[in-house]
Amino acid sequence: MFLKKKTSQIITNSLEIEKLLTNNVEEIIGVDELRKKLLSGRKLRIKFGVDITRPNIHIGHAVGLRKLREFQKLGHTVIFLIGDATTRIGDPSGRDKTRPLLTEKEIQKNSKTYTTQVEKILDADKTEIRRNSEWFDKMSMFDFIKLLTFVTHSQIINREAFQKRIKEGKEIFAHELIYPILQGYDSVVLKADAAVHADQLFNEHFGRMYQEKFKQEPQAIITVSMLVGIDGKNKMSKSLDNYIGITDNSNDMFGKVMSIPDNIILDYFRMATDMPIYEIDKIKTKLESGANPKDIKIILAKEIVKIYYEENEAQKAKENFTKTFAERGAPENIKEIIVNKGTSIYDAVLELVKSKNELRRLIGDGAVSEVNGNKINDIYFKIEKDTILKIGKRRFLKIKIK
RNA sequence: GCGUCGGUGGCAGAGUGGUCAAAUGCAAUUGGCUGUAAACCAAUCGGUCUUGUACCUACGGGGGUUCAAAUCCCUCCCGGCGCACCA
Repeated sequence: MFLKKKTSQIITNSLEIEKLLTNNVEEIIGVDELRKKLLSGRKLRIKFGVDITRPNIHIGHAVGLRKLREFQKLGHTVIFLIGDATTRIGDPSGRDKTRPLLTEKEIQKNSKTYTTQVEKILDADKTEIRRNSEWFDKMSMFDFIKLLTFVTHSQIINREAFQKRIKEGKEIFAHELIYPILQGYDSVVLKADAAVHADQLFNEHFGRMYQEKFKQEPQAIITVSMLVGIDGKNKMSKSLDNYIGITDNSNDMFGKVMSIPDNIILDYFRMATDMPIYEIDKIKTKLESGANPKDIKIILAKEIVKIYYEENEAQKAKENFTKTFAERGAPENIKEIIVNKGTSIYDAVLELVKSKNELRRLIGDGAVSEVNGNKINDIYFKIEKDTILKIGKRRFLKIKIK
């Protein structure tokens, strides 16, 4: 008699596994154990925790998400952990300031937008979405204190961010100290085989430690590469405003990619697109042999937009970009207003500028022109006919006479 | 509670009675150069208009001294650090 066993296929192709373990990976703690597990054919549980302080995911986060997607392609389960309980505390990682506490409402709102965004990348059938309030809300004081007994003071304050603050005489609040403990315990509850992260090494180490205390095999810790922001200097982050959000519209996304400095083009190909390595190598050769980086960036921008939007959307974004910037024309879909004949430019354009003073300055700078090329130097300019006004490179307004 | 230091523009951080709408750096905006960039150079970067060494608003809040206050005084609020009280 045959038992029809319903197991989803686990792929154990060692070539694929090595790719998984190396592409865009900085470091893996426990790599040998992880490799064994991957080869064993068992379905693994890969944890990925997010703090939901910021409601938007950017393509830097997506490096981790796309690594998770690779695990899913091999048949493994991703546990997308929304840290709604821990978000109330705020992760001190890489922070030299205490985070502001979020309200319950903000957390709820943010966690909702997260799940829809994540679905853009992950395979929903192989994703478990969990919240750590599930267990932390129910945890008794007694159990919590028990968790605390596993770690010492020095284990906690050892972390760089805290040491830095101590040195600088800055405050450390008690609630910040317990953050790694909670995050560590998440791994126990979720029985994680591995955790993917970008800047949570310290916290994930607590996961390993707690799993051992609870007689589990410690999770592997996969540190994915950190994507540099579009300023080319700092890591991509919302607070530095150097990010490309995965919900940015296709035109913005395209334009932001185009604005990155040349020296990070290849990093973006490797970390933010699905392009195979041998293709990226070809691009590298092209760049080295003097291809115009602008053209390469156009390829890059299209590749990135393609991940989050339909292919033709990427093409449209490209055309829009060329029209607006390369040919200095007006993009499609710009705001339109209807005014009386003879309306002064002040009243017409007010919504594009912060104040009339600003507009005066801009006119003085020669920043304001009609799209047909006529530069406006007169601050008392009156609108006499239908036109399209342009301020700087990216502010446009279509004006119609009533 | 006591002591002490502090609260300045998006951020960091000067300024201790007039020359302060407030140095400097970062960020931002605009122009130039370009490849759309980056880098670089230059200008701008509270508001209003009649563009004037004009007026209004602004250096945690309120009050005061003064011809004149970010700057001095009083008071309140907030924060750090140290010490202690209570327990």
